[in-house]
Amino acid sequence: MGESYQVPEKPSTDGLEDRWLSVWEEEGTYLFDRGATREQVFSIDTPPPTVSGSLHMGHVSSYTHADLIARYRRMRGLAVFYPMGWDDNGLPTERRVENFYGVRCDPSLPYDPDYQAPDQPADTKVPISRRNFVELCHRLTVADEEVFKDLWRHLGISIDWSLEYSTISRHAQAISQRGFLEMWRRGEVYSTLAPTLWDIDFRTAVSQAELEDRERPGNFHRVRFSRSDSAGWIEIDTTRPELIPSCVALVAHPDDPRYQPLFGTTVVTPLFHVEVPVLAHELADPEKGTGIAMICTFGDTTDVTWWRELRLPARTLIGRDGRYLPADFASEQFPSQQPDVAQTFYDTLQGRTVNQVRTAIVEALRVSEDLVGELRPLTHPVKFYEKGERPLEIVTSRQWFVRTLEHREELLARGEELDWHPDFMRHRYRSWVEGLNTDWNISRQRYFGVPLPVWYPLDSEGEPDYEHPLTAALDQLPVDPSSEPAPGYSDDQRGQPGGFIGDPDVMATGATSSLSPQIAGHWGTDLFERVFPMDLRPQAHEIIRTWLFSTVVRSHFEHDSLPFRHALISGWVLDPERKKMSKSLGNVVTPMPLIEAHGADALRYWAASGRSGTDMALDEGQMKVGRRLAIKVLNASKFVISRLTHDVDPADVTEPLDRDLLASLAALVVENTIAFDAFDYARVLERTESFFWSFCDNYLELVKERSYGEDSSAATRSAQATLSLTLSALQRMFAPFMPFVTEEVWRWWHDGSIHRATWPSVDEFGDRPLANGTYEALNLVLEAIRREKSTAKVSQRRAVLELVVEAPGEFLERLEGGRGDLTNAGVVLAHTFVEAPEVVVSVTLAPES
RNA sequence: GGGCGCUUAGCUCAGUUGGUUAGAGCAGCUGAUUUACACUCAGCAGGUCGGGGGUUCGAGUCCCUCAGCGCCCA
Repeated sequence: MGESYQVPEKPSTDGLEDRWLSVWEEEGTYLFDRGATREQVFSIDTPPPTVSGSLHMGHVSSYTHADLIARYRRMRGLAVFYPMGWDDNGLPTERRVENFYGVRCDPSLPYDPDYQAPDQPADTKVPISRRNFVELCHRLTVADEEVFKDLWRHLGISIDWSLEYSTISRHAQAISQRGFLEMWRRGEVYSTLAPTLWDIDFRTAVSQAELEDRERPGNFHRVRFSRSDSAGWIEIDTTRPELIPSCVALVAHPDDPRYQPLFGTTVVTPLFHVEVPVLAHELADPEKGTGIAMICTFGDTTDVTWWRELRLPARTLIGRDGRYLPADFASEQFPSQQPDVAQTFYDTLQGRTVNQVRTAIVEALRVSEDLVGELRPLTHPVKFYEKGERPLEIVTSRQWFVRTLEHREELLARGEELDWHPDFMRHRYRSWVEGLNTDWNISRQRYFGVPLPVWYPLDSEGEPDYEHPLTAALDQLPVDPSSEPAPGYSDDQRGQPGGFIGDPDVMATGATSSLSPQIAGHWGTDLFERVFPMDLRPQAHEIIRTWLFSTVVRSHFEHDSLPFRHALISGWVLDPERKKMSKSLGNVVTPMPLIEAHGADALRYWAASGRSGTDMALDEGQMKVGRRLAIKVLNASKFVISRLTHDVDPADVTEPLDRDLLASLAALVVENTIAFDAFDYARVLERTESFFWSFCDNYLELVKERSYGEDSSAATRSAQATLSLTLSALQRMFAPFMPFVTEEVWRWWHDGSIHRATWPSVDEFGDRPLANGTYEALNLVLEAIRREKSTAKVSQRRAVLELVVEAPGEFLERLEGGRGDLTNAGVVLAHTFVEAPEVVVSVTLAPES
C-alpha cells in the first residue's frame, strides 16, 4: 500500500501567484547553475526593454513565448541561463526625465549638490547641470525598472534575477567601452566629419536604422535656372525650394536625350546667382518631374550620394537647430555672380527656420518670375527620426561610425546561418542588410549614455587632433572623458593648448545593447565561455534591423560567430478589432489589470496560443478559457490524486482501455517533445489541452467506478496506475504554460517544484503500450448513449434499459475490453453486441424512476 | 518598384509529406443537475476552404493567375 495524499477540499486559483512566487524565490528554483558546462546550458539573450516606455501586451506575449521555451529546456535537464536586462540609457530616458520633472540639461551650468527635483513639473523647463540631470535619469530609471520587474514576476517569467543588468550600469558601460576600443584597435570603427542624419529638436545624429518614412503633404515647385550660355532656361521640379542657396549642381539621367547636350554646361541659380554644373547620374529619375533635379547639400540621402560620387562642394546652410547659418556670397564657397543681390536677400533668411525660409524664397521666386506655373500639391514620404516630430535634416558633423557596408556579404551570410523561427523572418534581415547605404553611426550628441572612451590632443593653437584620439586603458573602464583626464595628462590641461579635450558625445543606445550577450554573460570571465554563443534570441520583429542586426555585427567582429543560434520572433499584439495599438488611437491596454482580472496563467494561455511571427489580437475570451483550463486542472488533479491508494507501477496497467490511453499519451509526449524542440509551443498547448479535456470528460467517466476504493484487484490497480501516470505527464506538459496552477497541483503529491521536474518521456510507461482502439470504440458508443439522453432531454444519469451495438467483430472485441467501464459510465442495465457490417448503436432508455 | 505573410464556420484559429464525410474553442440554440469541477456536463446547428484556371484517380494542401488585407525593403 502506498500513501494517500491530502488534497484541498475546495481548490482555488486565488492566491496561487503570491504563494508560489515567494516559494520559488526562497528555493532558488530558477537560479542558473554556474558550474554547468556549455553543453549543459541553454542560454537566452533576453531583450532589455526600454524602461522609459510603457508596459504593453506585446511584452506579455513576447516574454511569455521566451519563458515557455526556457521552462521546457529547464525540464529537459538543462541549466537555463535566463538573465534580465533593462535598457535605460539614452534618449528615451532623457526625454522622460525632461517631461517627468520639467527640466532640461544645460551642460554649461555647474553642478548643484543641493539640487532638489520638483514634485510637479514646471510649465517651462528648468535648466540644470549635466550631472544633476544624469542623477535624475538614474533615479527615475530605478523606479521604472521596479514597475517592469513587478510585471515580469507576476507573469511568472522564470528569470534568474541574480543575473539582472541595466545598460547604464558601470558593468555595462565597461563592456560597451571595451567593445568600442576593441573595434578601434581592429580598425572597425572610425570618426569622420560627414553629412549626418540629424534631428533638429533632439539635436543629435541618428542612424539609418532609426529612420522611418512618413507620408507628408508638400508641393512641387517648378523653378527655372538660366543657362550660362544665355540660351534660355532649364526647369526643375523641387519640393524643397528653400535649398536653392545650397544648390551645387543639376543632375539628369545619362541616357536622357533631353539633357544629354547640356551635360558639362553650367546654369545659374535663381535669386543667388551661383554658377552650377549640369551633370549626369543614374540615380536621376527621368520619369520624375522634368527629369532633371537640383542637388543641394543636403536635402536628402540621394543628395549625399551625388555629392560624394560626383565630388561636389558642400554648401551647408541649415544648422543643428534647424535654422539658417550665416553665409558669404562673395566667398569661394558661395561664388555668386551678383554677391550684393544674393547677400542682401540671404541676410533676411539667416537665423530663420526651414519653413520660414521656404515661404520667403517662394515669394521671391514669384517676384523674380523664376517660379513657373502654380504649386502642385502632393503627398510624399519624408524621412523622420522614429521618435522625432520634425523631418530630419542633414548636417555636417563629426561622428563615429562602425564599418558595416564593406562587410555586407559576411553579414548576409550570418543571416543565412541563423535559425529563424518562423523561417520567413530571415527575409527581413536580408532585405535590410542589402539596403544599407551608410555605415552605422554610433555617436549621439546627448548626455545620459555611455561616454565614448576617447580624448583628443590639442595642438599649440588649441585645435583638437581628431585623427589621433587618445584611448582609455582597458583595465580602467568605465571612464568618463568629460570628468577624467586623458592618459598621460593632468586634469588642468583640459582645454588648454597642448592639452586635451574629452569626446563630448555618448554612444547610441544600440551600440551598448548590441553587446547584450557580452554584458549578460560577463564577457572576459569563465561565465561567458559557458553561455556564449547564446542558444536563443527571443524578440519582436520590428527590431530585426536594429537590435538583431547590430548584435550580429558586433559578434561577427568580436567573436567571428553568430551571437545566438536561434531567433524566436514574435508578432504584434493588436487590439480586439485587429487594429495596431497606439497611444494616439487610445487603444493601448496595460497588462497588470488583466493579470488581476484573469490570472497570470490565463494571460500566458492567451499568449501561448499566438504562434511565433504572427500578430495576435487581444482576446479576453481566450483568457477566460485559460482560466477555466487552470481551474479544470485543479479539479481533475484533486479527483485523480484523491483516489490514488497504491504505489504506481507501470506494469499494473493491464486493462485494454488503460493500455490504449497510455499509448495515445505516449504519442502525445513524443509529438510535444518534437514540437517544443522546434519552438512550436502553440502546438504543444493545443494538443495537450485537447488530450486533457478528453481525458476528463471521457476517460475519467469511464473509469470512475473501477478506479475507486482500496480494492486491490488488478482492474483497480490498472486504472489507478493509468490515472497517476497520465496526470503526472499532463501536469508536467502544462507546466511551462501555466506555472502557477501546475506547481500547486504538483505539490499535492510531490516534493519539490514541478519546474525542476523532468519533462515526460515514454520510458515512464514501462513496456510501451500499443494502441488497440478500445478508447475510441468506447467513446463512440458512449457518445451515442449521451446523444440519445440529450435528445430525450433527460439526465445523463438516466439508466439505459437496453443497449444494442451492431458492429464488425473487431469493433465488438474492442468494446468487450471495456464492457464494464462502458456500462458503468452509461448506466447501462442490459446490452447486446451483434456482429454486423456497419456500426449501429440502439439505445432504449429506462422510464423516469 | 522588389519581397514576405495572411485570406478556412458569426469571431479567433488548427489542418503535418495531397487521401474517408474539412476540425477545435468562443459566441448561438436545446437540454441536464446534490457532481472532482456551475469557473460544470451533454447535444444541436453553423463552411462553394478569397476568385479563376491547371496538375492528379483524388486538392483546403501542389502549380499559375487575379483580388483584398497587413508588413518589410527601396
